[in-house]
Amino acid sequence: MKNENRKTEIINTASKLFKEKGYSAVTMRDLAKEMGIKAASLYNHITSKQEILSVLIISLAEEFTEGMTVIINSNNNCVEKLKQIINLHITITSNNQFGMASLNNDWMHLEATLSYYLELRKNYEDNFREIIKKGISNNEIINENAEVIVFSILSTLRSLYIWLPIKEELNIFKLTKNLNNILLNGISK
Amino acid sequence: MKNENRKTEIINTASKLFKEKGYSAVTMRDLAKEMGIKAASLYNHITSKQEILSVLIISLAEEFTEGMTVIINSNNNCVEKLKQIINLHITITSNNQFGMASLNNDWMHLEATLSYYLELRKNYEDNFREIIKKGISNNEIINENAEVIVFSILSTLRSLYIWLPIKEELNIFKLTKNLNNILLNGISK
DNA sequence: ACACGTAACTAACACTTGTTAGTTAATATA
DNA sequence: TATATTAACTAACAAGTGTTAGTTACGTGT
Repeated sequence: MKNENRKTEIINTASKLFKEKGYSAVTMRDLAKEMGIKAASLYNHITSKQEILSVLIISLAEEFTEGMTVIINSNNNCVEKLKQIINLHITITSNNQFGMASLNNDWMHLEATLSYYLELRKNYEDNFREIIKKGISNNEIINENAEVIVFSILSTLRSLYIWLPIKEELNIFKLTKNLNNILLNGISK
Repeated sequence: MKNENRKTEIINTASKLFKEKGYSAVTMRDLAKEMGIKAASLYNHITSKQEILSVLIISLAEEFTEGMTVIINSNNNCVEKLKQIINLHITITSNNQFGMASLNNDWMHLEATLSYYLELRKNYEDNFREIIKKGISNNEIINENAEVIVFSILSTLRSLYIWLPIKEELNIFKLTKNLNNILLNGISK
């Protein structure tokens, strides 16, 4: 049980299957088949199905947390911070197409690490909300309900994993520019 | 197997459980327990677990399709049509809090009705995209990539089910106004 | 009083689930 | 060359899965 490469391969393969069918619908035999081995052999590398989900989700959640920390500690104004957040989501999602599905849809099946995940998520949303509130009081952002703004932007960013793989003709740079414009300035003329 | 009320109760209870844990993770015994009966008794009212999911998702998808048909056949301009779409999502979601979770997350577990669902969804998205494209050529909407606009707005509207129950202090009327403003005009000053 | 339909029950089915135990062949280390 | 380690295997387990069969109690209309 030493080769961490193999463990990573298993987690990557699992994340692909989890995206297609969800954590609960993917069996260890499905996963093994996809890896070209038998289900029992998986246990030479991982300790449980749970562990796969937990590693997958928590590492992503921590990546978001770290990114947010950098952003809130920067000296940028609020609109600039929002652009950084948009960029953070695009970057992480484009590097973790499959894992993002579990982060969004399978977090409730976490067991030992569920409360830690919820804590990270709450902190992330709180930080996001504070940026918006600051922006409103700064007169950088329109004086709408902050909660609705947070929800609206975060929904779009959280859905990137569904949609990003489809639009490969649009490169990341252009997408970032487009999203910045749409989310910040709206679409109406 | 006559009382349709009881069947509806079962489907409603199931939709609540599906929202919490997803279709695959909810067992017929879970559902029965929630109903206060035994699992086998469910089969006096329904023919299979699949049927529950199918009824739940297809009826919602058809509701969206009907709403969209009314909108595209109206004489309104594109921005007005977009407001109608926003309103459609808010209305259906506030009336089907739980079912919307399955529509978003469990559609891939449909079997016999999967292709029909995919057809409805594709048509809906095509209609949405056409409205945006028309709006761009009309000079009503900014000339950004139409696909990114569709994705951005639809992501927000599709996530309403997660977020709408939390914000009960904000009534539907105010929420509609807020969302119209944010999605159409953006948040930046 | 009667039969009928409804909606619950118990018991059981065949199959699938995650996981463990024990084994084996190949590879790396001494 | 001898020894350990790695990563696969087969076989099996106990629990849980959706579903079916057969039964029972109850209320309604004849």
